[in-house]
Amino acid sequence: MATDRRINKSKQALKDALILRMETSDFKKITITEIVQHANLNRGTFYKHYDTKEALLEELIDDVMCDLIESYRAPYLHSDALVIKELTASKIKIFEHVYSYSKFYRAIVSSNAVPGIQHKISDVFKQLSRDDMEILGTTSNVDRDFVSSYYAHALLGLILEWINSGFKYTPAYMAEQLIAIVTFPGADVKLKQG
Amino acid sequence: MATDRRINKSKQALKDALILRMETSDFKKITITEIVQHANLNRGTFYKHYDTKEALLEELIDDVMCDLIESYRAPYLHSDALVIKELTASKIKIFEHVYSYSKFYRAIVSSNAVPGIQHKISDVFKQLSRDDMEILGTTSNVDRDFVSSYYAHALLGLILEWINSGFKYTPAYMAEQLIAIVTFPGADVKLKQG
DNA sequence: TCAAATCTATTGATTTATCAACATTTCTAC
DNA sequence: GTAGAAATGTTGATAAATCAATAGATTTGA
Repeated sequence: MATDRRINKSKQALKDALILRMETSDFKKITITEIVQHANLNRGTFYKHYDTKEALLEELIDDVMCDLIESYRAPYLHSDALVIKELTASKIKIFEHVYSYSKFYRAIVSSNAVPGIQHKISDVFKQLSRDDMEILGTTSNVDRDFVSSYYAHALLGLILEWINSGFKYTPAYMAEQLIAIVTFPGADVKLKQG
Repeated sequence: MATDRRINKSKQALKDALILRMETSDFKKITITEIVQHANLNRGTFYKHYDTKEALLEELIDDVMCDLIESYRAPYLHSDALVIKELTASKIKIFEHVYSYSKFYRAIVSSNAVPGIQHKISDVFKQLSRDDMEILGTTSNVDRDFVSSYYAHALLGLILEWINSGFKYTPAYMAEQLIAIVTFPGADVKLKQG
């Protein structure tokens, strides 16, 4: 049996309320009273699940990171290997993910509530990138950590730029941009040579 | 103390789920199982509040009608009399109301689940219109029932046309249209004379 | 037509959320 | 600095929602 419905609902309501408040207010200034008011829950319910608002935020971040990983892996869920050339924009779900959590990302990235959040996101990307290479079975002598870190931060950069633009482009457009950058013939090599 | 939060939340979830299902499915074919699944509630919770899905629909309609009445009265909540000339488009909240319940109206009007729903809506308008006349203290010899019925059905007609258009105009535009029609100088008289 | 699947309606033990009250602690304004 | 207000953290009795298991009624498709 999964966790009780009421628990999930209550926790989700608290997380939604936290995101809502973080849109306009600094995390440090948000009170638990505020959160439960917006979540339409009794204060006792908060304390039944969390000790502090920091614990709530931590779990919220975990949730988003899990969904992020799921979205990243979505294109090749039913295939053994990821073939870059066959990767179409429609298959890239990661921008859809960011867009669906746009309020969260906008708040969390601009906030100083979680100092290492960008590092955390890029770490997730890095690990995902490494997993890709395991699947592909790269045999070259290039250090995998360099490659994964390179692509992880590149993707993060693209997303940060998108966030800072106020999400004025569609997820589909962002996916097209990513494809265009990655598949631009010999771009990497030329840069390395020059 | 007001009603328990959980009751309101559960009832609202059931109503939302019903509207959601009515968008694509015929009311008669909707099962209680479907409703509770979409509402993310246990079946027992449904039966704690309602006997049948008809009872749920009935209460949903009541809710919407209450909000409708509130919206209609919003423009002159803090004034003793309604002065047509001062009735600006922005003050007319009724189209905002319909728009906010657009899914409900679209489903309920096109559905045959509630045969008398249009009649019910026009009755609400009629009563509201009558209340207006009480406030205005009309002394003419025109039968109030005629006048109120006239305006009630006129407004309903406007809204039905809007619904059938698939809500392709904004509430503000609809309000402007209503103002334009009502304030068109001598329109009524000329029609009656012709 | 008949069997399988689905839906309905109800049940009781259990878990969860609620409310309101409380004593502390922390802000805030004067 | 201090009084008043607001937030915190905890509590226990109560009410609501949950789950899972029923048995019976309907629907469905082969």
